[in-house]
Amino acid sequence: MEKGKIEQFWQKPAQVVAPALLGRWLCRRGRGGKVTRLRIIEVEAYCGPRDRASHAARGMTPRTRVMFGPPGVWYVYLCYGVHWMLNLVTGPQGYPSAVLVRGVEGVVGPGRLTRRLKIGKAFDGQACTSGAGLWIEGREETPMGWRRRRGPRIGVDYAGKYWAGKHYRWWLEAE
DNA sequence: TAAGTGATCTCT
DNA sequence: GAGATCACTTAA
Repeated sequence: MEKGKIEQFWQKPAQVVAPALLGRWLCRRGRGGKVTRLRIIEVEAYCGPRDRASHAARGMTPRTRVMFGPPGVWYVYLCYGVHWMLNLVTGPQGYPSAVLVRGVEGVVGPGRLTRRLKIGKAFDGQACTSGAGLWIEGREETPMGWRRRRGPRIGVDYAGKYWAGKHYRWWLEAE
């Protein structure tokens, strides 16, 4: 992703950015500068302070601070004391929203994904750039042999019928 | 199906 | 400080 572009796709609302991430490459620079590129195949959108499924629904806290900041930044937090969750903060600027990266090709599950790519707290608040060692490349795409799906988010029943029922999860399914 | 796990948040 | 909660995974 080029730096300095006037308009980055992640400046749009989370529910626009999320499906636009499908098919792009999640890139991680490992030890020795070796880069791993994995295609993003599952995402969820968390949309603003009114979204009761979002951490931002209860206002800004030390943990959720980066969600309230500029887009194009990683929001990483620990879930259930074990699993790191990887999110990309989206726009509009200052509007707390993010996209959870739930799966890439070959690694399904948000906790497995971060474990595989060695992603932890260190990336929280870091920009999504190659310089940071974790970034996104490529274009939105539905590759041959895959089809696009959409449905409700996972694990957010506590958010109430309205928000839990929102179809804010998008994924690619092998045909 | 349920336990593990520990940071985070909401009460005292 | 204590207690509840939690955007999950694994083993059974």
